[in-house]
Amino acid sequence: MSPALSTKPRRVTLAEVACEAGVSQQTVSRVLNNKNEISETTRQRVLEVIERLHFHPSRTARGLASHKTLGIGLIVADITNPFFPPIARGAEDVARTAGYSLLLCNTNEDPAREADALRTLNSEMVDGIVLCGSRLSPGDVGALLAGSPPAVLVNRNYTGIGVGCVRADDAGGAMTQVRHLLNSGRRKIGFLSGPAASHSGRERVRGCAAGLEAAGLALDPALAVACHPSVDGGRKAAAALLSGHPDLDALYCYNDLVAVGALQTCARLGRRVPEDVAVVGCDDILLADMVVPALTTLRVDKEEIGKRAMHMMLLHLSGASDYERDVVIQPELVIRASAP
Amino acid sequence: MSPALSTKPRRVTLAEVACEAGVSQQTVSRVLNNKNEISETTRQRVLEVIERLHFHPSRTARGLASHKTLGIGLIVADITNPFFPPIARGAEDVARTAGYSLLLCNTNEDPAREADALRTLNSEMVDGIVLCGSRLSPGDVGALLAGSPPAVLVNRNYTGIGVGCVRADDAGGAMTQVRHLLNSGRRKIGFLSGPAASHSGRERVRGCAAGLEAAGLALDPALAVACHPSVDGGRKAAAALLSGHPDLDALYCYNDLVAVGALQTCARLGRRVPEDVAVVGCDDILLADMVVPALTTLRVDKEEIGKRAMHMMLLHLSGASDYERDVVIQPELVIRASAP
DNA sequence: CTGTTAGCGCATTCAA
DNA sequence: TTGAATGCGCTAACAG
Repeated sequence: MSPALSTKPRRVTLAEVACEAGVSQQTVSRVLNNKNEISETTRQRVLEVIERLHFHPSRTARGLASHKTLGIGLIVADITNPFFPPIARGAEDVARTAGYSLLLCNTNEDPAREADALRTLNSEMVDGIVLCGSRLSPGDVGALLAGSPPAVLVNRNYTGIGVGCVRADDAGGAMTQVRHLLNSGRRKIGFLSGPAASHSGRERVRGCAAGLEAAGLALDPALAVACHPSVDGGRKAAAALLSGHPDLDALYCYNDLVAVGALQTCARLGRRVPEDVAVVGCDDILLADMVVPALTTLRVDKEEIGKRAMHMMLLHLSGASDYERDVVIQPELVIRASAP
Repeated sequence: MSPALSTKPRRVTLAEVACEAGVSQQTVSRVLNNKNEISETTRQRVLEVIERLHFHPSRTARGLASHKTLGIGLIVADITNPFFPPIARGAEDVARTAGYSLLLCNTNEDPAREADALRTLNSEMVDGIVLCGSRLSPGDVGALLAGSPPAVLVNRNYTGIGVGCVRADDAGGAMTQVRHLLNSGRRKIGFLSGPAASHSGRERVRGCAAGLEAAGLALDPALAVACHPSVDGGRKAAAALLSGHPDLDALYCYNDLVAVGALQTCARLGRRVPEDVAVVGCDDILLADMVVPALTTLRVDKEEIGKRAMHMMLLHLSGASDYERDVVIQPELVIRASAP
């Protein structure tokens, strides 16, 4: 006996099942794929053999023969950003129900890595792509998506790129928030606008500008600073903004992480929130309700976004073509202590 | 011209590249796989054609021919639990660097779904599995892993199941925390011990018991209640515990989410933290430092766990066998206001 | 309803 | 250093 040479128990193949059941491979294949053109008795017999031999069809072989992988790629800017896990969860739920698996790609907010991820997924590994929080220009996305599997874009406006988009109404939401700030008497608002490359960031700034305009005001570009979408990014941007413009009485933040950073900077600088400075965030992550003061923010149903995006992808893959290609999820203003 | 019948640009194959370059398929394959048994001139010629034809090898075909998928499955209990995203990020980083993709499976804390995920990944879709936060019994895991791709278990003790384990020192960490509570004068500690099926939960309770014993005390089972590893789970468990035992002067919590729930319940019941009740959490998620009072907790390097687990997986896949099979990450006590 | 014949696009033998 | 043959495990297209 050779020691520990555990002969890897070779995989059971469809051919063996067919042989054992006394039918053709095709018949086994039909059972596997739930084709109804088969008699109940043979079906049962085949199923019995499949069970007995512990047969699992190889997805790889199926993929090669059918040109489907049953995999869908999910590209996110950063899975440790609380905005994305619910999206991933929603997307995975829907995908799994339909028999698809989710391939996760993290880009770490790096456009180059995002491009890489897109290219990797292009190697016929997936049937479709859900691209979240892209940091690439529409042009680059379009180019990278040419000849790639179909893609649904999350948080982009639909411009004919990909098979469709699912997004929160960023501009509308931001407008609502600015209106709220103005209604509560704020007049000089600073904007921590997030990654310059973020489409939703730009949309939000656009919404803010529209909100100001509606009140006869204008957005001063000097009061808008880009930042990394993290607590630390918020800390730094708030510090820069408040030191340059001590008379700001409100801070609009790209997301809740940034807003938390802004809160911390306000505390450090001795600015009371909301008395001196009101702070609003976006997304309504778990954290938003637990910091002090609790954040006024925009509640976005992130899991729903993930579900809708995946659902659109599956619709497309199933050959449908009469679906809504620009799904917009309406966020909801949640008023808490940071901006009452 | 038929309208919009966009002839799907058929994939370029290795055969075409070979033909175009005037070499055999084998030669192209060699270039693709960086075999060095090839002349520099042919290599360049082939590379040029690959470039020109935008050739991407099909992973599916490669997989079928080579019995490798270059995919690794990551099973997590809940990606929206802040404990897991850093693990996923670390694991994905390491995997991608080695050319592997990550297949994400969410089990939603459901053992049945976990078993399903394991079976799905068994369909030769992945070369390996990283199983995090399992809610299955060791026996079930062992059974499901039999005949499946190799697996690394995260947060389990190594018992010969799978190719190895990576885990935080749960028992040791819990002991440290209990010692800290005792040192600060606490004598009656309640335990919110997390999911009954969680291995790390049981380990932590074990560590707590050991910590008490070292001080000549015993863990009263009536003071340990299981709970869902979420804020809401913590709220409920704390309410149950505090109402039944009003004299508790400390709460040990399974993780930081549970601890936050406990804080909320304390606030609701008018128990001051830490004056009346000290609260300690575990994991040191972002939230821990931002709630009021800030949580005393155990810092666990989650990204490192993900990296180490994936690294072990890759080592195994590369044929190595002389690696450490039971990697233990030491957590660090972080003392904050909730239990000074 | 069932079987037969062909591949899917590559890597893995060999042999030259 | 290169090439030819063979097959991975399954589905597709056609027969019967």
